[in-house]
Amino acid sequence: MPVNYAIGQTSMTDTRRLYQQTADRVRQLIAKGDHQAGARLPAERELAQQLGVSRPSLREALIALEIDGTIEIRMGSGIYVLNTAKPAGNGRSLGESPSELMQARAVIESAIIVQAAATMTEETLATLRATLEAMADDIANTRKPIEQDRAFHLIIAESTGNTLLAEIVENLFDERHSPLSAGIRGHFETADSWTAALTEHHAILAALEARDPLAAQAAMHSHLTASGRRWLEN
Amino acid sequence: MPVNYAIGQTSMTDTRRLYQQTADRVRQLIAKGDHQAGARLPAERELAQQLGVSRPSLREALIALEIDGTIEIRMGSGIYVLNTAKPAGNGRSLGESPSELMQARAVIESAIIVQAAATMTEETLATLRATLEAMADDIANTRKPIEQDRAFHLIIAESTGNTLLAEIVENLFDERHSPLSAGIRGHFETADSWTAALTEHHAILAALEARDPLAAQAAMHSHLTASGRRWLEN
DNA sequence: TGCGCCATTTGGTCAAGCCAATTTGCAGAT
DNA sequence: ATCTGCAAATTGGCTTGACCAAATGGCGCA
Repeated sequence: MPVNYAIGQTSMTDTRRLYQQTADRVRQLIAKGDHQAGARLPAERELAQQLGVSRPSLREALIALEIDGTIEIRMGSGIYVLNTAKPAGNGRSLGESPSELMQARAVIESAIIVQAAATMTEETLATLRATLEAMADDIANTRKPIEQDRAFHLIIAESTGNTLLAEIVENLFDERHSPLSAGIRGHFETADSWTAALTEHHAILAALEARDPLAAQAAMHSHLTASGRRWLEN
Repeated sequence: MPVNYAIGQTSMTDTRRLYQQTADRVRQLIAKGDHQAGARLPAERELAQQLGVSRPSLREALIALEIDGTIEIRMGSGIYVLNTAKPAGNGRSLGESPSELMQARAVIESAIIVQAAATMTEETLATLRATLEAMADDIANTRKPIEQDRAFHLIIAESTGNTLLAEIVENLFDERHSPLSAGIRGHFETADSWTAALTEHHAILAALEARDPLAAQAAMHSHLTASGRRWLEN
Protein backbone atom coordinates (compact mmCIF):
# COMPACT_ATOMS: atom_id res chain seq x y z
CA MET A 1 0.00 0.00 0.00
CA PRO A 2 2.43 2.61 -1.18
CA VAL A 3 0.33 5.42 -2.53
CA ASN A 4 -1.47 8.12 -0.61
CA TYR A 5 -4.15 6.46 1.43
CA ALA A 6 -5.76 9.74 2.30
CA ILE A 7 -7.94 8.59 5.11
CA GLY A 8 -9.52 11.15 7.38
CA GLN A 9 -9.26 14.87 6.84
CA THR A 10 -6.43 14.93 4.36
CA SER A 11 -7.45 15.79 0.85
CA MET A 12 -6.84 13.17 -1.78
CA THR A 13 -4.89 15.70 -3.83
CA ASP A 14 -2.52 16.66 -1.05
CA THR A 15 0.91 16.26 -2.55
CA ARG A 16 2.87 17.14 0.55
CA ARG A 17 5.00 14.54 2.19
CA LEU A 18 3.15 12.03 4.26
CA TYR A 19 4.71 13.13 7.51
CA GLN A 20 3.41 16.65 7.01
CA GLN A 21 -0.09 15.50 6.25
CA THR A 22 0.04 13.15 9.20
CA ALA A 23 1.32 15.87 11.52
CA ASP A 24 -1.59 18.06 10.51
CA ARG A 25 -4.05 15.29 11.17
CA VAL A 26 -2.63 14.71 14.62
CA ARG A 27 -2.88 18.45 15.27
CA GLN A 28 -6.52 18.20 14.30
CA LEU A 29 -6.99 15.29 16.66
CA ILE A 30 -5.64 17.43 19.46
CA ALA A 31 -7.63 20.47 18.45
CA LYS A 32 -10.84 18.47 18.13
CA GLY A 33 -10.59 17.95 21.83
CA ASP A 34 -10.40 14.19 21.70
CA HIS A 35 -7.05 14.52 23.40
CA GLN A 36 -6.11 17.73 25.11
CA ALA A 37 -4.33 19.28 28.06
CA GLY A 38 -1.56 17.00 29.25
CA ALA A 39 -3.35 13.96 27.97
CA ARG A 40 -1.63 10.97 26.47
CA LEU A 41 -2.17 10.05 22.86
CA PRO A 42 -2.59 6.45 21.72
CA ALA A 43 0.58 4.40 21.42
CA GLU A 44 2.60 4.76 18.23
CA ARG A 45 1.57 1.40 16.84
CA GLU A 46 -2.08 2.03 17.52
CA LEU A 47 -2.06 5.63 16.33
CA ALA A 48 -0.29 4.64 13.14
CA GLN A 49 -2.91 2.04 12.38
CA GLN A 50 -5.67 4.42 13.30
CA LEU A 51 -4.34 6.99 10.82
CA GLY A 52 -3.57 4.41 8.18
CA VAL A 53 0.15 5.09 7.98
CA SER A 54 3.22 3.08 8.88
CA ARG A 55 4.96 3.55 12.16
CA PRO A 56 8.09 5.16 10.65
CA SER A 57 5.93 7.72 8.86
CA LEU A 58 4.02 8.46 12.03
CA ARG A 59 7.31 8.82 13.88
CA GLU A 60 8.46 11.42 11.38
CA ALA A 61 5.24 13.34 11.95
CA LEU A 62 5.68 13.09 15.72
CA ILE A 63 9.18 14.54 15.45
CA ALA A 64 7.81 17.50 13.54
CA LEU A 65 5.17 17.98 16.23
CA GLU A 66 7.76 17.61 18.95
CA ILE A 67 9.95 20.28 17.38
CA ASP A 68 7.20 22.85 17.19
CA GLY A 69 6.24 22.11 20.76
CA THR A 70 2.89 20.51 20.19
CA ILE A 71 3.73 17.25 21.92
CA GLU A 72 6.30 15.69 24.17
CA ILE A 73 7.57 12.16 23.72
CA ARG A 74 8.66 10.20 26.78
CA MET A 75 10.55 7.03 26.10
CA GLY A 76 8.76 3.98 27.32
CA SER A 77 5.87 6.05 28.57
CA GLY A 78 3.90 7.66 25.81
CA ILE A 79 3.12 10.69 23.70
CA TYR A 80 1.79 13.66 25.64
CA VAL A 81 0.03 16.81 24.49
CA LEU A 82 1.84 19.92 25.59
CA ASN A 83 0.29 23.11 26.92
CA THR A 84 -2.11 24.08 24.19
CA ALA A 85 -2.64 27.27 26.16
CA LYS A 86 -0.35 29.53 24.20
CA PRO A 87 0.66 27.72 21.06
CA ALA A 88 -0.46 30.73 19.06
CA GLY A 89 2.47 32.72 20.27
CA ASN A 90 5.16 30.29 19.36
CA GLY A 91 3.47 27.91 16.99
CA ARG A 92 4.00 29.56 13.69
CA SER A 93 3.84 26.01 12.39
CA LEU A 94 0.93 26.57 10.14
CA GLY A 95 -1.88 28.79 11.25
CA GLU A 96 -0.72 30.71 8.21
CA SER A 97 -0.69 34.44 8.02
CA PRO A 98 0.44 35.80 4.69
CA SER A 99 -1.76 38.78 5.34
CA GLU A 100 -0.51 39.08 8.91
CA LEU A 101 3.04 38.86 7.76
CA MET A 102 2.68 41.57 5.18
CA GLN A 103 0.76 43.77 7.59
CA ALA A 104 3.53 43.40 10.12
CA ARG A 105 6.09 44.30 7.52
CA ALA A 106 4.06 47.30 6.45
CA VAL A 107 3.80 48.62 9.98
CA ILE A 108 7.42 48.04 10.91
CA GLU A 109 9.19 48.93 7.70
CA SER A 110 7.13 52.07 7.31
CA ALA A 111 8.28 53.17 10.73
CA ILE A 112 11.86 52.24 10.00
CA ILE A 113 12.07 54.14 6.75
CA VAL A 114 11.17 57.33 8.56
CA GLN A 115 14.31 56.90 10.62
CA ALA A 116 16.28 55.89 7.55
CA ALA A 117 15.21 58.87 5.51
CA ALA A 118 16.66 61.21 8.10
CA THR A 119 20.17 59.82 7.90
CA MET A 120 20.21 58.60 4.33
CA THR A 121 23.62 59.04 2.72
CA GLU A 122 24.40 59.44 -0.94
CA GLU A 123 26.36 56.23 -0.78
CA THR A 124 23.43 54.23 0.48
CA LEU A 125 21.22 55.76 -2.16
CA ALA A 126 23.68 54.61 -4.81
CA THR A 127 23.54 51.07 -3.44
CA LEU A 128 19.78 51.13 -3.57
CA ARG A 129 19.83 52.32 -7.17
CA ALA A 130 22.12 49.43 -8.01
CA THR A 131 19.69 46.89 -6.58
CA LEU A 132 16.90 48.34 -8.68
CA GLU A 133 19.01 48.03 -11.81
CA ALA A 134 19.87 44.45 -10.96
CA MET A 135 16.21 43.81 -10.27
CA ALA A 136 15.21 45.16 -13.66
CA ASP A 137 17.87 42.98 -15.23
CA ASP A 138 16.57 39.89 -13.46
CA ILE A 139 13.05 40.59 -14.60
CA ALA A 140 14.17 41.14 -18.19
CA ASN A 141 15.87 37.76 -18.12
CA THR A 142 12.88 36.04 -16.52
CA ARG A 143 14.75 35.41 -13.30
CA LYS A 144 13.14 35.89 -9.94
CA PRO A 145 14.69 39.00 -8.34
CA ILE A 146 14.11 37.76 -4.83
CA GLU A 147 17.65 38.53 -3.72
CA GLN A 148 17.44 42.06 -5.05
CA ASP A 149 14.08 42.57 -3.40
CA ARG A 150 15.55 41.31 -0.16
CA ALA A 151 18.60 43.54 -0.48
CA PHE A 152 16.51 46.64 -1.08
CA HIS A 153 14.52 46.25 2.10
CA LEU A 154 17.51 45.13 4.10
CA ILE A 155 19.74 48.00 3.05
CA ILE A 156 17.13 50.49 4.14
CA ALA A 157 16.79 48.83 7.52
CA GLU A 158 20.54 48.60 8.00
CA SER A 159 20.95 52.27 7.15
CA THR A 160 19.36 53.08 10.48
CA GLY A 161 22.49 51.69 12.09
CA ASN A 162 20.35 49.54 14.37
CA THR A 163 21.21 45.88 13.97
CA LEU A 164 18.13 44.71 15.82
CA LEU A 165 15.84 46.50 13.41
CA ALA A 166 17.77 45.10 10.49
CA GLU A 167 17.49 41.64 11.94
CA ILE A 168 13.76 41.91 12.36
CA VAL A 169 13.26 43.10 8.80
CA GLU A 170 15.47 40.29 7.57
CA ASN A 171 13.59 37.64 9.50
CA LEU A 172 10.22 38.89 8.39
CA PHE A 173 11.33 38.93 4.78
CA ASP A 174 12.72 35.42 4.93
CA GLU A 175 9.57 34.22 6.58
CA ARG A 176 7.79 34.52 3.29
CA HIS A 177 10.20 32.44 1.31
CA SER A 178 11.01 29.94 4.00
CA PRO A 179 10.02 26.30 3.64
CA LEU A 180 7.70 26.87 6.56
CA SER A 181 5.33 28.87 4.43
CA ALA A 182 5.99 26.71 1.41
CA GLY A 183 2.78 24.85 1.91
CA ILE A 184 0.81 28.03 1.56
CA ARG A 185 2.57 29.92 -1.12
CA GLY A 186 1.67 29.06 -4.63
CA HIS A 187 3.85 30.77 -7.17
CA PHE A 188 2.85 34.33 -6.72
CA GLU A 189 6.02 35.49 -8.37
CA THR A 190 4.73 36.34 -11.82
CA ALA A 191 6.54 38.70 -14.13
CA ASP A 192 3.77 41.24 -13.74
CA SER A 193 3.91 41.26 -9.98
CA TRP A 194 7.67 41.72 -10.00
CA THR A 195 7.35 44.61 -12.42
CA ALA A 196 4.83 46.24 -10.13
CA ALA A 197 7.16 45.71 -7.18
CA LEU A 198 10.00 47.32 -9.09
CA THR A 199 7.89 50.38 -9.86
CA GLU A 200 7.01 50.72 -6.19
CA HIS A 201 10.63 50.38 -5.20
CA HIS A 202 11.43 53.25 -7.53
CA ALA A 203 8.79 55.36 -5.82
CA ILE A 204 10.32 54.60 -2.44
CA LEU A 205 13.77 55.47 -3.70
CA ALA A 206 12.51 58.74 -5.13
CA ALA A 207 11.11 59.73 -1.75
CA LEU A 208 14.40 58.88 -0.09
CA GLU A 209 16.33 60.91 -2.65
CA ALA A 210 14.07 63.82 -1.91
CA ARG A 211 14.76 63.18 1.77
CA ASP A 212 11.04 63.26 2.42
CA PRO A 213 10.36 60.93 5.39
CA LEU A 214 6.60 61.07 5.14
CA ALA A 215 6.55 60.39 1.42
CA ALA A 216 8.93 57.49 1.97
CA GLN A 217 6.73 56.15 4.73
CA ALA A 218 3.67 56.34 2.53
CA ALA A 219 5.46 54.72 -0.39
CA MET A 220 6.78 51.86 1.72
CA HIS A 221 3.40 51.23 3.30
CA SER A 222 1.74 51.28 -0.07
CA HIS A 223 4.31 48.91 -1.51
CA LEU A 224 4.01 46.27 1.16
CA THR A 225 0.25 46.46 1.26
CA ALA A 226 0.08 46.01 -2.50
CA SER A 227 2.63 43.24 -2.35
CA GLY A 228 0.55 41.39 0.19
CA ARG A 229 -2.49 41.79 -1.98
CA ARG A 230 -0.67 40.37 -4.99
CA TRP A 231 0.53 37.46 -2.90
CA LEU A 232 -2.92 36.55 -1.70
CA GLU A 233 -4.39 36.78 -5.16
CA ASN A 234 -1.74 34.43 -6.52
CA MET B 1 23.29 -2.83 16.40
CA PRO B 2 20.78 -1.31 18.72
CA VAL B 3 22.76 0.71 21.21
CA ASN B 4 24.34 4.09 20.71
CA TYR B 5 27.15 3.63 18.26
CA ALA B 6 28.49 7.09 18.83
CA ILE B 7 30.74 7.34 15.85
CA GLY B 8 32.15 10.70 14.86
CA GLN B 9 31.62 13.84 16.84
CA THR B 10 28.86 12.65 19.10
CA SER B 11 29.86 12.04 22.66
CA MET B 12 29.44 8.55 23.99
CA THR B 13 27.41 9.88 26.87
CA ASP B 14 24.93 11.77 24.72
CA THR B 15 21.56 10.52 25.85
CA ARG B 16 19.48 12.50 23.40
CA ARG B 17 17.45 10.75 20.76
CA LEU B 18 19.48 9.53 17.83
CA TYR B 19 17.80 11.83 15.33
CA GLN B 20 18.88 14.85 17.35
CA GLN B 21 22.47 13.72 17.60
CA THR B 22 22.44 12.89 13.91
CA ALA B 23 20.96 16.25 12.99
CA ASP B 24 23.74 17.97 14.89
CA ARG B 25 26.36 15.94 13.11
CA VAL B 26 24.90 16.82 9.73
CA ARG B 27 24.92 20.48 10.77
CA GLN B 28 28.60 20.09 11.61
CA LEU B 29 29.21 18.52 8.22
CA ILE B 30 27.67 21.57 6.59
CA ALA B 31 29.48 24.01 8.85
CA LYS B 32 32.82 22.28 8.32
CA GLY B 33 32.56 23.40 4.74
CA ASP B 34 32.57 19.94 3.27
CA HIS B 35 29.18 20.76 1.87
CA GLN B 36 27.99 24.32 1.72
CA ALA B 37 26.17 26.89 -0.36
CA GLY B 38 23.45 25.21 -2.41
CA ALA B 39 25.46 22.03 -2.59
CA ARG B 40 23.95 18.59 -2.56
CA LEU B 41 24.58 16.20 0.29
CA PRO B 42 25.24 12.52 -0.27
CA ALA B 43 22.22 10.35 -0.91
CA GLU B 44 20.25 9.16 2.09
CA ARG B 45 21.51 5.59 1.88
CA GLU B 46 25.11 6.69 1.59
CA LEU B 47 24.88 9.40 4.24
CA ALA B 48 23.24 7.01 6.65
CA GLN B 49 26.02 4.48 6.23
CA GLN B 50 28.63 7.23 6.49
CA LEU B 51 27.17 8.35 9.82
CA GLY B 52 26.61 4.83 11.06
CA VAL B 53 22.84 5.11 11.48
CA SER B 54 19.90 3.51 9.74
CA ARG B 55 18.06 5.27 6.98
CA PRO B 56 14.88 5.85 8.99
CA SER B 57 16.90 7.49 11.75
CA LEU B 58 18.72 9.66 9.26
CA ARG B 59 15.40 10.58 7.71
CA GLU B 60 14.13 11.75 11.10
CA ALA B 61 17.20 13.93 11.44
CA LEU B 62 16.70 15.32 7.95
CA ILE B 63 13.13 16.24 8.78
CA ALA B 64 14.35 18.18 11.79
CA LEU B 65 16.89 19.97 9.63
CA GLU B 66 14.28 20.67 6.99
CA ILE B 67 11.96 22.21 9.53
CA ASP B 68 14.52 24.62 10.85
CA GLY B 69 15.46 25.60 7.33
CA THR B 70 18.94 24.12 7.19
CA ILE B 71 18.27 21.88 4.22
CA GLU B 72 15.76 21.32 1.49
CA ILE B 73 14.73 17.87 0.32
CA ARG B 74 13.70 17.40 -3.28
CA MET B 75 12.02 14.14 -4.08
CA GLY B 76 13.97 12.05 -6.53
CA SER B 77 16.72 14.65 -6.71
CA GLY B 78 18.62 14.99 -3.48
CA ILE B 79 19.24 16.83 -0.26
CA TYR B 80 20.35 20.42 -0.67
CA VAL B 81 21.96 22.83 1.76
CA LEU B 82 19.94 25.99 2.18
CA ASN B 83 21.19 29.52 2.75
CA THR B 84 23.73 28.92 5.48
CA ALA B 85 24.49 32.63 5.41
CA LYS B 86 22.07 33.74 8.09
CA PRO B 87 22.39 31.68 11.22
CA ALA B 88 23.08 34.84 13.18
CA GLY B 89 19.67 36.25 12.42
CA ASN B 90 17.90 33.54 14.28
CA GLY B 91 20.56 32.85 16.86
CA ARG B 92 19.67 35.99 18.71
CA SER B 93 23.14 36.28 20.18
CA LEU B 94 22.42 39.90 20.89
CA GLY B 95 25.47 41.19 22.68
CA GLU B 96 24.17 44.46 21.40
CA SER B 97 23.80 47.67 23.19
CA PRO B 98 20.79 48.36 25.35
CA SER B 99 20.36 51.60 23.50
CA GLU B 100 19.84 49.74 20.26
CA LEU B 101 17.26 47.54 21.89
CA MET B 102 15.32 50.44 23.29
CA GLN B 103 15.56 52.36 20.04
CA ALA B 104 14.18 49.38 18.19
CA ARG B 105 11.34 49.12 20.67
CA ALA B 106 10.64 52.83 20.36
CA VAL B 107 10.43 52.66 16.58
CA ILE B 108 8.35 49.52 16.44
CA GLU B 109 6.00 49.99 19.35
CA SER B 110 5.34 53.58 18.35
CA ALA B 111 4.24 52.36 14.96
CA ILE B 112 2.16 49.59 16.45
CA ILE B 113 0.28 51.79 18.85
CA VAL B 114 -0.97 53.87 15.96
CA GLN B 115 -2.66 50.76 14.61
CA ALA B 116 -3.85 49.80 18.06
CA ALA B 117 -5.38 53.18 18.80
CA ALA B 118 -7.64 52.85 15.81
CA THR B 119 -9.27 49.63 16.91
CA MET B 120 -8.98 50.00 20.66
CA THR B 121 -11.99 48.53 22.44
CA GLU B 122 -13.34 49.50 25.82
CA GLU B 123 -12.60 46.01 27.03
CA THR B 124 -8.94 46.27 26.14
CA LEU B 125 -8.76 49.65 27.80
CA ALA B 126 -10.15 48.13 30.97
CA THR B 127 -7.48 45.45 30.88
CA LEU B 128 -4.81 48.07 30.48
CA ARG B 129 -6.16 50.03 33.44
CA ALA B 130 -6.01 46.88 35.51
CA THR B 131 -2.34 46.37 34.72
CA LEU B 132 -1.60 49.92 35.82
CA GLU B 133 -3.38 49.36 39.10
CA ALA B 134 -1.49 46.14 39.66
CA MET B 135 1.70 47.95 38.76
CA ALA B 136 1.03 50.65 41.32
CA ASP B 137 0.32 47.97 43.88
CA ASP B 138 3.59 46.22 43.13
CA ILE B 139 5.53 49.44 43.50
CA ALA B 140 3.80 50.26 46.77
CA ASN B 141 4.83 46.87 48.09
CA THR B 142 8.39 47.21 46.80
CA ARG B 143 7.91 44.46 44.29
CA LYS B 144 9.27 44.73 40.76
CA PRO B 145 6.30 45.18 38.43
CA ILE B 146 8.08 43.56 35.51
CA GLU B 147 5.16 41.32 34.66
CA GLN B 148 2.75 44.24 34.66
CA ASP B 149 5.09 46.26 32.52
CA ARG B 150 5.34 43.37 30.12
CA ALA B 151 1.60 42.86 30.05
CA PHE B 152 0.95 46.52 29.29
CA HIS B 153 3.12 46.52 26.19
CA LEU B 154 1.99 43.08 25.10
CA ILE B 155 -1.71 43.82 25.40
CA ILE B 156 -1.33 46.85 23.19
CA ALA B 157 0.54 44.84 20.58
CA GLU B 158 -1.98 42.01 20.72
CA SER B 159 -4.87 44.40 20.32
CA THR B 160 -3.80 44.88 16.71
CA GLY B 161 -4.89 41.32 16.13
CA ASN B 162 -1.58 40.59 14.46
CA THR B 163 0.21 37.74 16.18
CA LEU B 164 3.49 38.45 14.44
CA LEU B 165 3.61 41.98 15.76
CA ALA B 166 2.74 40.74 19.22
CA GLU B 167 5.49 38.18 19.00
CA ILE B 168 8.08 40.75 18.03
CA VAL B 169 7.12 43.06 20.87
CA GLU B 170 7.22 40.15 23.26
CA ASN B 171 10.65 39.03 22.12
CA LEU B 172 12.10 42.50 22.28
CA PHE B 173 10.74 43.01 25.78
CA ASP B 174 12.08 39.71 27.02
CA GLU B 175 15.43 40.50 25.49
CA ARG B 176 16.02 43.05 28.20
CA HIS B 177 15.30 40.81 31.11
CA SER B 178 16.74 37.66 29.67
CA PRO B 179 19.87 36.18 31.24
CA LEU B 180 21.59 37.06 27.99
CA SER B 181 21.63 40.71 28.83
CA ALA B 182 22.05 40.08 32.52
CA GLY B 183 25.70 40.91 32.31
CA ILE B 184 24.92 44.39 31.10
CA ARG B 185 22.03 45.43 33.22
CA GLY B 186 22.81 46.44 36.73
CA HIS B 187 19.69 46.82 38.73
CA PHE B 188 18.13 49.77 37.02
CA GLU B 189 14.80 48.87 38.51
CA THR B 190 14.74 51.40 41.29
CA ALA B 191 11.50 52.52 42.85
CA ASP B 192 11.92 55.90 41.25
CA SER B 193 12.38 54.54 37.77
CA TRP B 194 9.34 52.32 38.12
CA THR B 195 7.28 55.24 39.30
CA ALA B 196 8.35 57.21 36.28
CA ALA B 197 7.46 54.31 34.03
CA LEU B 198 4.05 54.08 35.63
CA THR B 199 3.42 57.76 35.00
CA GLU B 200 4.36 57.33 31.36
CA HIS B 201 2.11 54.32 31.05
CA HIS B 202 -0.74 56.46 32.33
CA ALA B 203 0.02 59.04 29.67
CA ILE B 204 -0.09 56.36 27.00
CA LEU B 205 -3.36 55.04 28.34
CA ALA B 206 -4.85 58.51 28.38
CA ALA B 207 -4.00 58.96 24.71
CA LEU B 208 -5.59 55.61 23.89
CA GLU B 209 -8.71 56.50 25.84
CA ALA B 210 -8.92 59.71 23.85
CA ARG B 211 -8.45 57.59 20.75
CA ASP B 212 -5.72 59.92 19.63
CA PRO B 213 -3.25 57.85 17.56
CA LEU B 214 -0.65 60.56 17.23
CA ALA B 215 -0.67 61.40 20.91
CA ALA B 216 -0.37 57.71 21.71
CA GLN B 217 2.51 57.40 19.31
CA ALA B 218 4.30 60.32 20.88
CA ALA B 219 3.67 59.04 24.39
CA MET B 220 4.94 55.57 23.58
CA HIS B 221 8.02 56.90 21.88
CA SER B 222 8.72 59.21 24.77
CA HIS B 223 8.23 56.40 27.27
CA LEU B 224 10.62 53.97 25.63
CA THR B 225 13.23 56.62 24.99
CA ALA B 226 13.10 57.73 28.61
CA SER B 227 13.13 54.12 29.76
CA GLY B 228 16.26 53.47 27.78
CA ARG B 229 17.88 56.53 29.25
CA ARG B 230 17.07 55.39 32.78
CA TRP B 231 18.44 51.98 32.00
CA LEU B 232 21.76 53.32 30.79
CA GLU B 233 22.13 55.59 33.74
CA ASN B 234 21.54 52.70 36.12
C1' DT C 1 22.38 17.89 -34.12
C1' DG C 2 18.37 17.24 -31.73
C1' DC C 3 14.82 14.74 -29.40
C1' DG C 4 12.58 11.17 -26.92
C1' DC C 5 12.67 6.98 -24.37
C1' DC C 6 14.40 4.02 -20.76
C1' DA C 7 17.73 2.63 -17.10
C1' DT C 8 19.65 4.66 -13.07
C1' DT C 9 19.65 7.38 -9.12
C1' DT C 10 17.33 9.18 -5.22
C1' DG C 11 13.73 10.23 -2.06
C1' DG C 12 9.04 8.15 -0.05
C1' DT C 13 6.87 4.61 2.37
C1' DC C 14 5.90 0.20 4.31
C1' DA C 15 6.58 -4.22 6.95
C1' DA C 16 8.42 -6.95 10.67
C1' DG C 17 11.32 -7.44 14.35
C1' DC C 18 14.26 -6.77 18.46
C1' DC C 19 16.14 -3.75 22.19
C1' DA C 20 15.56 -0.47 26.10
C1' DA C 21 12.98 2.44 29.21
C1' DT C 22 8.60 2.64 31.88
C1' DT C 23 4.70 1.27 33.78
C1' DT C 24 1.72 -2.03 35.80
C1' DG C 25 0.22 -5.65 38.55
C1' DC C 26 0.65 -9.46 41.30
C1' DA C 27 3.00 -12.10 44.90
C1' DG C 28 5.19 -12.26 49.11
C1' DA C 29 6.57 -10.00 53.27
C1' DT C 30 5.37 -7.01 57.08
C1' DA D 1 -4.70 -4.80 55.10
C1' DT D 2 -0.75 -2.51 53.32
C1' DC D 3 3.58 -2.07 51.61
C1' DT D 4 7.49 -3.64 48.92
C1' DG D 5 9.84 -5.65 45.08
C1' DC D 6 10.38 -8.00 41.02
C1' DA D 7 8.65 -9.70 36.61
C1' DA D 8 5.55 -9.31 32.72
C1' DA D 9 3.30 -6.21 29.69
C1' DT D 10 3.42 -1.79 27.48
C1' DT D 11 5.59 1.72 24.84
C1' DG D 12 9.06 4.31 22.51
C1' DG D 13 13.84 3.71 19.87
C1' DC D 14 16.22 1.83 16.21
C1' DT D 15 17.51 -1.52 12.49
C1' DT D 16 17.08 -4.28 8.31
C1' DG D 17 15.16 -5.16 3.86
C1' DA D 18 12.25 -4.19 0.27
C1' DC D 19 9.37 -1.89 -3.20
C1' DC D 20 7.21 2.33 -5.29
C1' DA D 21 7.51 6.98 -7.46
C1' DA D 22 9.77 11.08 -8.95
C1' DA D 23 14.09 13.11 -11.25
C1' DT D 24 17.87 12.65 -13.76
C1' DG D 25 20.99 11.37 -17.30
C1' DG D 26 22.65 9.00 -21.11
C1' DC D 27 22.02 6.52 -25.23
C1' DG D 28 20.05 5.51 -29.58
C1' DC D 29 17.28 6.88 -33.27
C1' DA D 30 15.62 10.29 -36.39
